[in-house]
Amino acid sequence: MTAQRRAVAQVLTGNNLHLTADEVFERAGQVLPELSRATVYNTLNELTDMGELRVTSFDGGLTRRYDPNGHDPHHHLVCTVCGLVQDVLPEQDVPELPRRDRRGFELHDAHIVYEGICTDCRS
Amino acid sequence: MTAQRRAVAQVLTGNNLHLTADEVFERAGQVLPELSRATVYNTLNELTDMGELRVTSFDGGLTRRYDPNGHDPHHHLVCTVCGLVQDVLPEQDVPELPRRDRRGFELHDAHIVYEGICTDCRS
DNA sequence: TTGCTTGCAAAGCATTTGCAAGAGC
DNA sequence: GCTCTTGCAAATGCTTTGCAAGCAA
Repeated sequence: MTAQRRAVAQVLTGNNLHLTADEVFERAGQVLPELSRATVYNTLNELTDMGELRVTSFDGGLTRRYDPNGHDPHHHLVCTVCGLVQDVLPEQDVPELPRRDRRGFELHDAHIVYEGICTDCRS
Repeated sequence: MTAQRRAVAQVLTGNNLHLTADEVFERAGQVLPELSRATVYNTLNELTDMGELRVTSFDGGLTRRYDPNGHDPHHHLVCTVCGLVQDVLPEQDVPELPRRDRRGFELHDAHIVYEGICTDCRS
């Protein structure tokens, strides 16, 4: 655990926001100015491989964001204007997919994406 | 409506698969060999702007795929191994997000992503 | 002719990689 | 000293753009 990795991890943990690699680079760079982009990418990928982070994209792949909550299943609340993503704890069960719609898939997971406009973008 | 656009549109319509730009280029190129990549991209973007297509990405933004069904709301069935995506018609209502979890968002849409392994990848 | 579309090649952008220098054990 | 990490710069891969040529009205 080096200073660089700690800086990256600190930026991500403790919030339920999904940041882009660039946002992580900016925020971590305020704490550790000599941090390079390559190290941010390397660290994000390592954390992803370790299962701490999950990579998400809710705008059709245009921007990649890192979900700090890699372990617990949860839903997502997405602003279609600014791209803001927040986690939502599941309180109700997701409707099961009827067998005839499964097309032979072996299902592992199901999550819901709620799309809307956040308060900032509405004002 | 030119021959190139028709070739691109034909590849996409009539199935519920989500193809990548490259897959569209390959398949349309079998019908119209002089088709260029730039034209495929241009056409896909135009169809997307028109609302005929929707751009999706279910692998964290690594690959971008085009959903031929841009109009009707539907869910998605995704193979986490090969990336195959299929549409699923909604038969049950998506659980509503409790007001206290909405964080001031004005909600427009909710859809479910079912993840699993397809028959091909299991064998 | 006029305007829109195509195809090539070049540019752009986010991400990854190679490699030499540096930090930690 | 040896290994792993960093940072720069170059390379990659997908997508977009500029521009000259081509086609349609």
